[in-house]
Amino acid sequence: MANQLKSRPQSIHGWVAEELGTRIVSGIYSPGEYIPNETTIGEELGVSRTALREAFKILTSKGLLESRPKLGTRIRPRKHWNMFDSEILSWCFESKPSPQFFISLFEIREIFEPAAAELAARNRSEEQSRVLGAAYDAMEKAEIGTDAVFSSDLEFHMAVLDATNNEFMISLGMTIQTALMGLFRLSSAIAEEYVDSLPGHKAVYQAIASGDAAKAKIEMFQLLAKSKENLEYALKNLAKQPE
Amino acid sequence: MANQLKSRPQSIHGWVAEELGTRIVSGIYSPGEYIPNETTIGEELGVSRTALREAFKILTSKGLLESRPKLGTRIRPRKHWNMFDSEILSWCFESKPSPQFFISLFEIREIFEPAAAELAARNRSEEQSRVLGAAYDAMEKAEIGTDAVFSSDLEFHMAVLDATNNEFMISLGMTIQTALMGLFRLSSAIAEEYVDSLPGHKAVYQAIASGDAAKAKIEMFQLLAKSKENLEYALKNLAKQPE
DNA sequence: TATATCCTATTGTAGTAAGAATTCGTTTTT
DNA sequence: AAAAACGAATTCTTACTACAATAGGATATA
Repeated sequence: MANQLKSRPQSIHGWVAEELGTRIVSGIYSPGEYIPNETTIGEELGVSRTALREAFKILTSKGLLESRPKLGTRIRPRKHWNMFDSEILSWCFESKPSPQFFISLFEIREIFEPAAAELAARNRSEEQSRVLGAAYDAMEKAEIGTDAVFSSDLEFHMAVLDATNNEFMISLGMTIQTALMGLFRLSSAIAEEYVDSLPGHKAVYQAIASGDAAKAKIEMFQLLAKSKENLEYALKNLAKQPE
Repeated sequence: MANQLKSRPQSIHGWVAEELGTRIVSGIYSPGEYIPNETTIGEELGVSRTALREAFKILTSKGLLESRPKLGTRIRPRKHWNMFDSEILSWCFESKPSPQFFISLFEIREIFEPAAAELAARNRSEEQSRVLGAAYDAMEKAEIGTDAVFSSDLEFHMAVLDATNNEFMISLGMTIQTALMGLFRLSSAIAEEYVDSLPGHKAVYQAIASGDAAKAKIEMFQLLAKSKENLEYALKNLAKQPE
């Protein structure tokens, strides 16, 4: 009965999946290792085997687990983990990720997001251009200190992805969303940084609206570069003064 | 009892997940629509509620479904679908994807595969460089007409991703694998194309081995460009002579 | 219009039978 | 006598049925 300790109520199997998922990505269980059999771990967590099995299916479908009759259930090698899955990503943020994790994350963002801006500049519809403009306006109007700061920033990035009209990019939106939420909680949004980022966002919007793909790419890249600086600064402080 | 018709034996819930997953991505059920309740659809498919629920959990965790008490279970909007999930991707290939799907797929490949080659050139270890070389040698040695042609090609691309030492890139490996398998089955590997692609692969390998990031990126991009031409040709033939 | 009750579909639990793969013991062959 | 091959037992997952609980919406009543 180690339950009720963590997070929201949600469903039992949801809770179990989160609990085990976090254990796996945080390395408490490591790849190749077999976890206790269904009845044992079911008792440990204080849930029925049915709930446990449903949690197993969730984790299996994300590539974290594999279970075979007689052998039991074990953690799959990391390369099978779907790191673009929102939930896995959020579990990663939960478990004090390594610096390497953040480096990898920004390497990826620097690849995808400028490319997305470039695509958006080429493929956007008039309507999508308008939505992006509205998202930028919301950013300008957002009062410092409110949630609107964060949510409008998020809206903007999502609008860019949506404007690519590429279903893979759009699907990345959810991933980016949890990534940004995780990052946001670390550097907890200094007001100054936010105001500084407005011109960059505007430049991205204008480039996309005017169909200037090359400029859109560059501007988005520079936006990320600043964001990376901020993160590095926040991580340094975090290292000095842990918890 | 509409079962036993499709694919391999695997598990019941695995079969159900595949069946429903295919229905969803192929548009038989569309986003926002509620699917029949658990008992009804369970009877339709001839499986127990337990198996069905486990299948639901799989699909829910991939972002395809959402179910709430009293309301029932419905298809989530496309933007929630995790298009980088291997299984979803393979279901897409199963269900006669639109030309737009292939366009999007290649847009994405052209973004991140050259970027991966670039990263690999910078981050690869000596060992990874050696593995990549071995993968290329295997491609050269593969006898036309055998499975080795395809699997060694795959190995090569996976080795590139692995050499990036970026956990997100590595996780994309599984995605690429199913994408390539899907593409391969369409254009079914003309021997000539394969031989033509060898110099390109060699150039990518050498650029990565020598740490020339810019060249690695360009060479990989050109490799993709050829692959795209081949696909377009194959699709044109497929359109003329369907099935 | 607001509140309360009822209804229905999903959620969670329990018990059990069956299937599958590994391991170990036995038998057979060299 | 030693090694290999076959087979049975063990143990874990898989799958099903049946039942209790919960939660949200809809309807009816005040």
